[in-house]
Amino acid sequence: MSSSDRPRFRKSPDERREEILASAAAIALADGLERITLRAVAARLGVRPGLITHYYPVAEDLVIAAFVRAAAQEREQLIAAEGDPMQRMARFAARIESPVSSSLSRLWLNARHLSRFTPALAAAIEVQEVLDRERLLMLIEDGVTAGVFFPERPFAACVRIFMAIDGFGAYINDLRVFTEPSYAHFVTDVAEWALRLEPGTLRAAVAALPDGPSDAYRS
Amino acid sequence: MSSSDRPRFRKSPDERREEILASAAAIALADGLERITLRAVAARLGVRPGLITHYYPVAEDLVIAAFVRAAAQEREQLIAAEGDPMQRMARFAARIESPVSSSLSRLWLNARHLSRFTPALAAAIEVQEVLDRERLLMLIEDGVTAGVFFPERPFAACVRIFMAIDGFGAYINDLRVFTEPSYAHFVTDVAEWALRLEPGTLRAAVAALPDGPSDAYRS
DNA sequence: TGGGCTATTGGTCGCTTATCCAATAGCATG
DNA sequence: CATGCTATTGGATAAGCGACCAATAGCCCA
Repeated sequence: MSSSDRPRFRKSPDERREEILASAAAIALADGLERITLRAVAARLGVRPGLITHYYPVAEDLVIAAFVRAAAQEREQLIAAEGDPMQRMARFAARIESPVSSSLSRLWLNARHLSRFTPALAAAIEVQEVLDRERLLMLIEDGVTAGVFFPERPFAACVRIFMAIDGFGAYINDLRVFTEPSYAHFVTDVAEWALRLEPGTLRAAVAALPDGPSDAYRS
Repeated sequence: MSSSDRPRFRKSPDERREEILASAAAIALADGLERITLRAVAARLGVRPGLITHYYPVAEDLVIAAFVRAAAQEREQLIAAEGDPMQRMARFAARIESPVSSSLSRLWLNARHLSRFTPALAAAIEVQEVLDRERLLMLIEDGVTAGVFFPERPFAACVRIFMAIDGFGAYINDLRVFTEPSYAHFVTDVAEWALRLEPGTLRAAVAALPDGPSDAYRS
């Protein structure tokens, strides 16, 4: 249909593989991991399904690779490199709680459930978790040496913050948004608690962000 | 196959409907909501798939009903009626964090993800959430009047505790268990924080539980 | 005891999926 | 310009699903 009348286009295997993976990752973020079908990916690229099979003989491998790709590319934007630790943490929490992270939250919820059925995905999740933790842990340790964070143990605080993120993300598919500050700022508040900051410190830091959240997202 | 040589069994519609629903709920808890297929339910009951269609003309309705059933029956065992508020809260947190709640955690993770695709399931989830919250809120308010809990607002504490439960449940399908106290006791610790208890109070209450967790589940 | 209501069967249909394979045609190399 | 490699196609296959329906047979009641 989509390409039968079009002339064939011949690309280098590396280029095609990359194109397929990027396409699958886009589907993963937009529509969900179970929507990554040979036909859906092929249609998106204007090629025939058989070609996808040629590059990914077993479809499940493509799904896992797409999750990894999507998780990795979102991670880049998640923890800023510049700014003092408090600012960086505030930016991190605010970003997670903002609508720009909705598709990322959906992706993780999706993967965490799907990993119930496919052990290979569970293994991939674990790898991505470790990478995420490493990144946040560095930020926390920066804050400890700078004397602005006071966690019992940096790693324990890191684990708690990510669990808060997952708890927050669990509600991402809710029909109507929950206008409850303890919900909307859960990640910020848990981070505050886990880092043993004075109550309100991190919420204030979020509010003071230069390109911070618009009033719509304040409590 | 399973029943073609068996003689027919004729049951009252109410009884059969109930049987089907119970069977679907069992599948939901054991194998996941997407495993509730006409054929799977029928095989479990030793009847033909067509019979399931007869009682549930649209399969999605059965899936939703099964989720509601499973969530409701698990709720009964979740919050005890007897004991003082601190004990009841400790029992609640300990149960959530214990392996007996694994299938419940899996069910909610499952439903929360699936609700992305089926709005009717999202609506059912919301109803079950409200019922869960009502139950926990009563416990929290009991503790406030008894002078043992000191939340800023009981409802805010309730929301935070459930978000902690969802955050904890997100890791239920992990391959190897995470031997990190801040993970294993996340719900207890968040409850402690949300209720503004002295650090360690709730963990101590959990440890002091009469039929408390075995040493295997202590940090 | 016989008749009728209806729970239950058994089969079909259409749709979607992944996987496999022989035939085709783009493109670089000689 | 012609040849060969291989990226790409098109089609076939089998398995899974929900939905539908006429035929059957269990069981209650007259």
